[in-house]
Amino acid sequence: MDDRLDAIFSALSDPTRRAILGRLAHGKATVAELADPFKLSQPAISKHLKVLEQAGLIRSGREANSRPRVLEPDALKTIADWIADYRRFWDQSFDRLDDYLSKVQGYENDKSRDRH
Amino acid sequence: MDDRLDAIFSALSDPTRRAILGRLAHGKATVAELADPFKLSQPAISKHLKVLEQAGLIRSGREANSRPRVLEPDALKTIADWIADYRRFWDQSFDRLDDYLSKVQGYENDKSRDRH
DNA sequence: ATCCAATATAGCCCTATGGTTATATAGCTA
DNA sequence: TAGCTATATAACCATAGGGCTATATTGGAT
Repeated sequence: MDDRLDAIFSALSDPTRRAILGRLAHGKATVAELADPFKLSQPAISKHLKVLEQAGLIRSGREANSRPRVLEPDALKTIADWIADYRRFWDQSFDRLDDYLSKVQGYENDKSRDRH
Repeated sequence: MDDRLDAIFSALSDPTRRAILGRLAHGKATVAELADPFKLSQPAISKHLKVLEQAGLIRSGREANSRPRVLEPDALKTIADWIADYRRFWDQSFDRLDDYLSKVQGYENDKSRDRH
């Protein structure tokens, strides 16, 4: 699991790759469409896409001639969960909100819900 | 701001550094204490600490002979905020929860609260 | 003043990363 | 089948990253 976190954080550490994810948040896109905003060569973009795919952040489809990419949210959820363990360090209202929700219909009384 | 995200994600992409943060989540610690669990040399740990500090994830204190480190939560909040923009992709209950909270005393009717 | 303990810095090595150009592959289209 | 389009792969280069050992620095203790 450490390896998975390594790969995800590492993939996200590049601004080009984050921009690509940003584009994919609006829907699937071809390699050409993803490459368009950048001054990089097409192979450079393909490399970035490979990094994102190996980190599990995106997935490749196949559609006629092209291989459209889509977002794969699980990887982002993985690191969101990791970060959630630290949430109490910055969010004063975290515990209060957590207590509140634990009393509300439809939410379990489980203080660790959002922490692990 | 891109540079800041680069540095934070990059710092988090190393398992040793994440383990160091995990240790610091229990309270401040000296370099020697932080180095203890690892088979790495002391300079290697100092390098990791420098990376974490330059990313804004930790801060150095000064106490007699030693320079204890403490967690600096803002950097983690920065990327948590970044990830929050993607939360809707994996959390079905996100919108429902958001709607719910918007009706509750003490929470504004602001759907973008947790998204930006 | 000296010495020891804690930590930082320098210099070196090897591998990983991000970019490039050139070329290969796969699927339409004529 | 020939050629065009979309994308992937190969080979190469330069820089960054993470490890090491050796050494410098800083502060407390004797």
